[in-house]
Amino acid sequence: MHSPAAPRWIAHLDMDAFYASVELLRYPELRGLPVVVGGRRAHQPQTLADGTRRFAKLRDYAGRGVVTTATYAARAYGVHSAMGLMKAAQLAPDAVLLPADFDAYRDMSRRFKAAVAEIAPVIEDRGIDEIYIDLTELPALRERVGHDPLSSVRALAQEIRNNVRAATGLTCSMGVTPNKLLSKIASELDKPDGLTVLTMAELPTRIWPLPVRRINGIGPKAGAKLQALGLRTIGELAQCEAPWLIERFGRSYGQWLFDASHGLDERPVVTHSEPVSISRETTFERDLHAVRDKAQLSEVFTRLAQQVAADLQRKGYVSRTLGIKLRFEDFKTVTRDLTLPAPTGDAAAIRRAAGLCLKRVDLSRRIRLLGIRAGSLARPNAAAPAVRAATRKAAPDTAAAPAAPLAAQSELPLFDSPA
DNA sequence: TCTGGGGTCCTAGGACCC
DNA sequence: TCTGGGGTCCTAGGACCC
Repeated sequence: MHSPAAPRWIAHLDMDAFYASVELLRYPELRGLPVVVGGRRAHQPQTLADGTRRFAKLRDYAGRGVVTTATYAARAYGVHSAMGLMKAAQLAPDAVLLPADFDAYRDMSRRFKAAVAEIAPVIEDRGIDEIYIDLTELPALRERVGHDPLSSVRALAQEIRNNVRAATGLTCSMGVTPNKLLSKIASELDKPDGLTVLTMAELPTRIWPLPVRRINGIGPKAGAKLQALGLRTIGELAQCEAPWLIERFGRSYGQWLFDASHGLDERPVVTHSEPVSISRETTFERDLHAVRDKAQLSEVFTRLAQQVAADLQRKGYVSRTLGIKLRFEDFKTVTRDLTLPAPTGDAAAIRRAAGLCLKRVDLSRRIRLLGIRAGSLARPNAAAPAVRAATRKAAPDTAAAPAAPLAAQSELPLFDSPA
């Protein structure tokens, strides 16, 4: 098909402070100010009689919300994504707080992706505000063989960024390298509104000095473990022998660490994918007790089941494995799931299955979060996969649930299932 | 001042089958 | 009776990402 060494040009495009930037289009008077998007409603801007707008301040917020996005002006105070709003308020009390408007962000997401697709159609979705793009086969690059490839790549990437800007009024940052791993790192090297093109030859000078945590896939745990081993930078990681890493991180992850530190990544740009699971969850404003707050819990539980059912219906799936997730007051999280004999998309059936899962959880601690998940997704009209029922241990049938033995495991009353 | 909501992938043990 | 190895499915937890 192609020579094994055929180099690719892969771009990673990341919208700058996406949610906050969309809000700044709507409220241009906030430009340059510290602005944070997050929290749970109740702080919509008010338009006064003279047409000016009043915005909520971070200092006025009370509750369990987190920062979804902060403008660069807010980041200057140390505020960043996933930080609790109460903590952010300590750092930047005068920052403006806006509620998230996901419909607006999704709409803008479609617009920027369409703008990219006009120029480069091989796109992998990585969420609402970022994508990978395979530029390798584009005529703009192929037809310039013999010219300076780097300047062609740069011109093409710039054209894509310009088109995004024209279509949305928003800036993005881009990295272009031979693979996804390096492009993801490169797109952050000149943020916001930057473009970084790298070849393998620049690995030692541009990538190796960076901290290991810049690698997508090295999170808090692996980062801490590497630090404890005295490995701070990607270059230090690259000096390790593969067997040494494998000994400490396991066969798969250890080998991956080795490859990543050497800038090696063969993953293709995947233009289509099917969902694996669909879930809904909610964190309560105060922790709820299984007995004292039973009515409220039961109501929420039913609503989550209805939401999951509606999501399944809207996206055209049915699910055979239903599960629950609980987070307790001490932040410990447990999950339980149950595979049904046949898939379902029905809210009542989902609620029943989730109720059976709930009976397997010790509910003596107070509950912070409750969620329902649907996995093993299938299209509803597709032929059911052959069930080897005769040879397989039967899963509990939700219609006639064997609730008694399961319920017996718990001494506590449970949220009641509706009949 | 405790830490959202939506996901994916991996590991590991036990059940069960051939 | 004892001892197997390979494969799939199910379940629970955890790391990680946007």
